Amino acid sequence: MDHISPPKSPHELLERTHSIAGLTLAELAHRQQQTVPTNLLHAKGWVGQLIEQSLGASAGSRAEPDFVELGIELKTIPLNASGQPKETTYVCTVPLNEVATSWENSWIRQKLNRVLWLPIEADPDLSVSERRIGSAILAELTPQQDHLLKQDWLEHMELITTGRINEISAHHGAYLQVRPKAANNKALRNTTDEEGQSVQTLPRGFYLRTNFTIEILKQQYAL
DNA sequence: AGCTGATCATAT
DNA sequence: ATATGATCAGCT
Repeated sequence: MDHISPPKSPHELLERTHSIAGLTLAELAHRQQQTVPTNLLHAKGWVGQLIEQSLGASAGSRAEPDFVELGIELKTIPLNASGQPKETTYVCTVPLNEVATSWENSWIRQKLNRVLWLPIEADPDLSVSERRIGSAILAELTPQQDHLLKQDWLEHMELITTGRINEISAHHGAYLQVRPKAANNKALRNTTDEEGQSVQTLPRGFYLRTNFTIEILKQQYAL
């Protein structure tokens, strides 16, 4: 894989996004000396990682923003044939064994505060190779978005910190969901139940519903 | 057709 | 082992 130094400023980062906008994944993969998988079944994170490399993201799989020095997180948005988000967006792991923190100090808010969103064609009728990269959107959380996400987060954390995480389903949360995030449903982690006993539960992640990412796209384009 | 629960690969 | 990058695929 090619190593590119991290961008030194948001401006430089945006210039790099301009240089890849409109390329097909095959074209970008060739630049990065990568081979394109025939499908994403066994390469679910391939597109995101290709983009990370191309833009000089440095955090690897560490729990840090992708562009550490700039405090910017990178998220691809897979688009269906209508140009709408096809999937929810994974944000970060749900903390199962941490002392309660505020929304303002939470890891999820730090990540979402400044995000470089990069729409990518993902219509299943297009081969992975021919899918095109869109125009990036560098967005800060608006006060309204911050408030809405905080409400969801508070509801989730109330159940999580009182040992009732198993009562949470993906139906909860208007914009922010809690869903399984694991190798499979046998991969369990320790946590504490309502009576304070140590029990095992499925690891979970925070995900943004598509109704949130639709709004991000609307800020940029008139959908 | 959309959504929820399950799953796959890789880095550290 | 647990974080990251996500999409898959069966159910409603």
